[in-house]
Amino acid sequence: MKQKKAIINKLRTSGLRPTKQRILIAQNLFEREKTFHFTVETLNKEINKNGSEKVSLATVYNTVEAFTKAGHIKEILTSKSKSYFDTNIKSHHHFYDEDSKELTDINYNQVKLSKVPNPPKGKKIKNLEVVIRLQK
Amino acid sequence: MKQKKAIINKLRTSGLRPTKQRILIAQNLFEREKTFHFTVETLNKEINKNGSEKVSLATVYNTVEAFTKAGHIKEILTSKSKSYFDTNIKSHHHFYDEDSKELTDINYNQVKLSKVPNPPKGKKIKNLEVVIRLQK
DNA sequence: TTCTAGTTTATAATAATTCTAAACTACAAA
DNA sequence: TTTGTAGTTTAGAATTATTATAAACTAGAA
Repeated sequence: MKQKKAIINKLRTSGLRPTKQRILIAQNLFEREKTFHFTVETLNKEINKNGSEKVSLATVYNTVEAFTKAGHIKEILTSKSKSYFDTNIKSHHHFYDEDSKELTDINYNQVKLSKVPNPPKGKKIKNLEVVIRLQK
Repeated sequence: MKQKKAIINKLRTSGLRPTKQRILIAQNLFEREKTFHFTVETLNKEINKNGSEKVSLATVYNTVEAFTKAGHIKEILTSKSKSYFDTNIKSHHHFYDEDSKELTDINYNQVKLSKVPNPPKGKKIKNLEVVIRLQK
């Protein structure tokens, strides 16, 4: 609760009017011990599970978009629906051009890793991909 | 055209009956000079742009799925719809567990790159992410 | 040639996201 | 303090990507 002012300030300094809904969502997201992976669906459930304060799904979408643009949260690379495929099945890496949304291959030997973490126990590394995001 | 037998063989050896539609799609995908990035939508347009041979959209979906399972094409990491977000905005990497579909953070300093390609001219590197895919 | 499991197809259903436009609200200025 | 208004929220409709359905078709073994 004592962090509410900090959250309001965070919103304001990133050009977001600190509304009831945004504050609620920001508290839920940023007043956590551990980092949090979520989808709009899960966040919406989380936010609305306490009967009292209801936030509409549209607002959850809007807020997540606004927070992402403001750099408070980050979209993670994944491969769900709207899928892209590649005829190149050799292990390789990608440039992802944020302006044009285009993917370009990077030849495998143009990237070298000198340190890689051990996989969690019971798991093994299937492959490793590097995505380099580009902008102008 | 002389590669048609090779394609039929490729299909057959991966347990896929070489139907007219699959052969057509396989030729389009695998008889190219350069690798090809595509979505089902773009592939469907490509396949059906020559008035003659029509393949239904459902079949394009089915075939792309079958080819992916067979390892002839590969799904690429990207971040379209069904998006995941992360409150951790520090530069970091991920394990992606293919069994559970869960993402786990990898601390930035647990990965070291000793070689990184230059960005294309006019572009600069915004960030660089490593995704390590895990399986049992 | 016949039979059948595998495949294709049009269409319906579902799921994620975006759009719309009316109602509401934060907050600057009077 | 009140008022005006730009920014925000909302429910629901629309859109987009994908998957499911079930009837018709076909590759290929017998």
